[in-house]
Amino acid sequence: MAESRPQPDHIGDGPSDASVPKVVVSRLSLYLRELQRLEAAGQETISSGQLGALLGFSDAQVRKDLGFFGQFGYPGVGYRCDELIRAMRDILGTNQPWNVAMVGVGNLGQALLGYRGFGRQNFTITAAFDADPGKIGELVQGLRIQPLEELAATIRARDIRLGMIVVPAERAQEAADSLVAAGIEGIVNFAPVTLVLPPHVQNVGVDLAIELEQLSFAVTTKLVKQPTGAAEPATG
Amino acid sequence: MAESRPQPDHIGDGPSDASVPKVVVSRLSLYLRELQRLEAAGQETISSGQLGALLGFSDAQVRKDLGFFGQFGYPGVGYRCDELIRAMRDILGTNQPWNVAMVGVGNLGQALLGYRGFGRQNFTITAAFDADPGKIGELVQGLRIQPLEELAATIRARDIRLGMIVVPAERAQEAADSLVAAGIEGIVNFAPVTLVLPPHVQNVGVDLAIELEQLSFAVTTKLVKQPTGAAEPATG
DNA sequence: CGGTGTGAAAGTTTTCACAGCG
DNA sequence: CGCTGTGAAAACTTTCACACCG
Repeated sequence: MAESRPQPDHIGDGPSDASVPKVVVSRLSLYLRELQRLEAAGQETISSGQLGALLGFSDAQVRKDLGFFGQFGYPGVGYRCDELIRAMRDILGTNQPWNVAMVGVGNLGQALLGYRGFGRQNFTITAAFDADPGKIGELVQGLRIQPLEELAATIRARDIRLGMIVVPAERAQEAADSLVAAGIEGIVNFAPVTLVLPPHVQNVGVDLAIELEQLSFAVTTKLVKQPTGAAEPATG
Repeated sequence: MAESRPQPDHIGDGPSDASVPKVVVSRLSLYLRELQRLEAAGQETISSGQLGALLGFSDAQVRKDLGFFGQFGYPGVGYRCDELIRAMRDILGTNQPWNVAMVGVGNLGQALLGYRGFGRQNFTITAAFDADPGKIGELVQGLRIQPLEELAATIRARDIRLGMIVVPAERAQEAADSLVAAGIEGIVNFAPVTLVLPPHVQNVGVDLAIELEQLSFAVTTKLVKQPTGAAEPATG
């Protein structure tokens, strides 16, 4: 649901309609990333064809994707970068700040705590938990590592709705269970296991070895075949 | 300097023939992960229905996916875990060892160097490069950090075919260009930018902020159209 | 029986192509 | 003009349903 700007009803509210294919939403994130780069570079407008070409999509695909959420363009001109960025962030929900809890503060967890990219999209890791008593109280990136016993109370107190699981595979399900019990609404899971979650909890998995596996397949199996026109994005 | 747009959607061919949809290959990795867990737990056989249920897919989907690559099952019995694991690894290419080069050894790079999950799937990070002169020669996880000047020679000398880009966004394209010039065949890119690569170089992007963005959308909009209907998949 | 493998049907996503607008 | 927005067609993916097998 895009937000209407001032203006004549040009931008904004569209078919706040039925369900949107997941793949469309993933492309939205890519459009947004590209738009932010373009705007930082001083570009004011962009056409669907130009935006698509940057990512390997067709112009029609870009327009159709945006069409799920409303009308954002100006015929003969294209889209205004600033307006489209704002609309995309409204749709994706990142015009609002999000607090995130991290469970597991090992090497990877610590690296993620220091990752600047989250903040730029309005995500802040506001709490970090670990089972290792030796780590409790330690400061990482200015954040105090808390014991798991404090997880539920902290998540509720700090209005945390999203969680990241960065524990070893064997402990991922119990970490997920704790987060769910604390009322979390979505989880990014870096452990290489499939979590069992209630249907109201959203979940995105990131398996680092699987990313390499997919490459291994693609490299071994010379990929060919292609209908017409453009191609595919860079983000898997 | 690389040229060319991003890439197509279909991937090469299987043992039989015909091009395989990318989404099928990504499910293959999930099947393999599940099978390895089951085998470690002592399970000898599994049916398509059981395997699918563990991942939130239908039995038919599992059978169709496997059907792209051959016949692996026994009517009335299911699949033998050990045989199917071996077949999946043959298909994905992970029965062979892969050497991987890492470019950028910051916080995230160091964490990835220590990640045990790669080795289990036969990937070894055999070289690590960084632009920071202060880091050169430093040992991380037993690996000596090398200057970028040594990248091409090292990649050729050590039979490295895959690369991981873990540098800041501004330097990702030049890192990619160096890897391409050195003859790399595939890249996993952790920088939040779209790389421009020649079409013969495979590419998988992992944008950590985008994973959270996708969750943010899913949490605020409960209206995402899911391909398969059952439990809960995992990998995003 | 329980379960695979597979055409054919159903459903979904992408591409095409063109009216309409500034 | 150049470009959007959008039905309609094409292409692709998933589900169904059933022959067949041990």
